[in-house]
Amino acid sequence: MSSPGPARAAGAVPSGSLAVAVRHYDLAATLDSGQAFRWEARDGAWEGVVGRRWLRARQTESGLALETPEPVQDWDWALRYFQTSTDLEAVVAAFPQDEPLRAAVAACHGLRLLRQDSWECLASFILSSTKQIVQIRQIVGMLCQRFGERIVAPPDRPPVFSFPSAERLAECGESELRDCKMGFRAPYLLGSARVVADGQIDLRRLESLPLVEAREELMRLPGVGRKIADCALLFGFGFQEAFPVDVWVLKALQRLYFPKRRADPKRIKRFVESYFGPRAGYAQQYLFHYMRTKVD
DNA sequence: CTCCAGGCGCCTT
DNA sequence: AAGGCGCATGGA
Repeated sequence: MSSPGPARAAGAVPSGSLAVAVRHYDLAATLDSGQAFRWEARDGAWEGVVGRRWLRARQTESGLALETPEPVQDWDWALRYFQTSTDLEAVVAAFPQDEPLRAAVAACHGLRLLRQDSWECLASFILSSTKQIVQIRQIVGMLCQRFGERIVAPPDRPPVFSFPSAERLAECGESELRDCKMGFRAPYLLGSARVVADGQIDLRRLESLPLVEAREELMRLPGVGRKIADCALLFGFGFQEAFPVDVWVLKALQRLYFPKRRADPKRIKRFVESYFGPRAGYAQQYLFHYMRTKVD
């Protein structure tokens, strides 16, 4: 994990920058693969918000370069978010050895999964249903701007806000949320925020449950069905075997694994249950990104 | 203009 | 249990 240069001492001496040595990490693909919605490309780097910190991330020869507007003592939050300790070659080696995955891995080398804040991730995906990724980003951006808290950013940037807590959203009116252009999803987000804020469900407890039970818990929330639960479990709770099946992945599975047969979502979802193994979620992300950016 | 987007909940059979 | 449909909004 260590790298030459001043940043090596970042654990001891507070610094506004950190060089992380990591191989096989395609930052652009990772941040632009529909798992997180608050990153923007600017001047060859990516700017976004992780928790309550503004962050700039850049790909370097040896890995990633991270920058914050204020000195940081402990960078664990960022390393956790970017999952730089994950051995990607081991992940890919655990995939089924088949031609579709081989092609997807070859075409999307360095694509990674992030580990996001669980509430932010869950709430963002509640807002994702029948929306294109660009629109999800717009809605999430508006939500942060109106209900998030101001956080420290470089002086030449417009104001930046954190993702609003469940407690903050729970006190909103439905019409306030609708003003963020989320349409029929507003009562879902509001209802889920209230359940979380009331403590009727403890998100921190979920990651210690078996996948099936954690999923069952999340699906008690309004607006959270199987697909959205699996996205949150994979991107926000660390369940690497979760495999969300959306229209893109369904299309990929049909075309790559069942090319001759007619579309049969039922059968395909049964196939998914047993085929992809302990790193199924990673396989899903490769198929999703491959289908979305490389096929047709 | 029409079609559809990282779905879900509810109402019918 | 399984299938159909409405839902807001805005790109393509």
